[in-house]
Amino acid sequence: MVVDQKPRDLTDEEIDRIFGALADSTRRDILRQSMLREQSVSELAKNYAMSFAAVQKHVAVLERALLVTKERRGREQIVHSNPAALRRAARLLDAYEELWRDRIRRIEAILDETPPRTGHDQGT
Amino acid sequence: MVVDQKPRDLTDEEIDRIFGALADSTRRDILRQSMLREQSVSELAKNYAMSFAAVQKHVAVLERALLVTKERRGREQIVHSNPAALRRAARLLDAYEELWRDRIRRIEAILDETPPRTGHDQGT
DNA sequence: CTAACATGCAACCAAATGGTTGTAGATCAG
DNA sequence: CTGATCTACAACCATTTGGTTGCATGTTAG
Repeated sequence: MVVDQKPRDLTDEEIDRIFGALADSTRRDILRQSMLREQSVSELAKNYAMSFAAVQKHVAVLERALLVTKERRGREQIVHSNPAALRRAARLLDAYEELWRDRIRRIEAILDETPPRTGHDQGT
Repeated sequence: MVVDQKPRDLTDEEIDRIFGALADSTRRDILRQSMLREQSVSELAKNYAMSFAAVQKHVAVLERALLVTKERRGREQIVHSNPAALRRAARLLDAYEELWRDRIRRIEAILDETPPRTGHDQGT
């Protein structure tokens, strides 16, 4: 099978592009639309009150972030969503949360240390 | 208890701010640092090859995104991470993935329909 | 009190972003 | 072939972003 491959770690630039792409509601909607149904760029463009060129640019941003891919079909360009990239972003956020849980665990560990004595050594 | 409250849905602007804040590696690192240990802005600033004011701005961006909060302690400002906001972002991404799974389910449902006949009508 | 420190904030600048219009090339319908 | 459609891309513009420096203010240490 081709699925279940472990992907290499994302670079900082790749992560920048992913979150940057997600930081715009039009692009999030385009992503949502192409998750629901694969559509051409012009079909997608009909949903938004902006020029075709603007939508084209938004799709390009999503593409550079690897959140979607395009496939030419005749004169149309079909936008495919890439759920794997999205999942990796979600897992990335989970990892940050995990750091926080680590800290809590460390704090609890310190609190659990029954302090045996209050360090009263002799100096020299 | 105060935990386990169901938060209201995030607005588009809030989501913009969250992903926008995450789309910069310095800010992601600041977030990581403050997850590991609560630090003042100037302590955080020492880690980066940029001015204090620049770091201050990055922290402000994280704050506007509700990813961190600041608490004044004497002359210092302590940066607290907010894991809940991060978790909500992660769950948001999961929701997009789920849309895709819905589509797959719909496709499978169609394929499972045993096609009873191969539409061979008479034309005129 | 005074000096050092931590912060807040304004002004400024270059580059990136998000939109526009216009032009041109490919492809499909008739 | 001709016209309509879909896409690509360039040029342009306003706004935002990510950085800087400089200055003012509050706080702590001596």
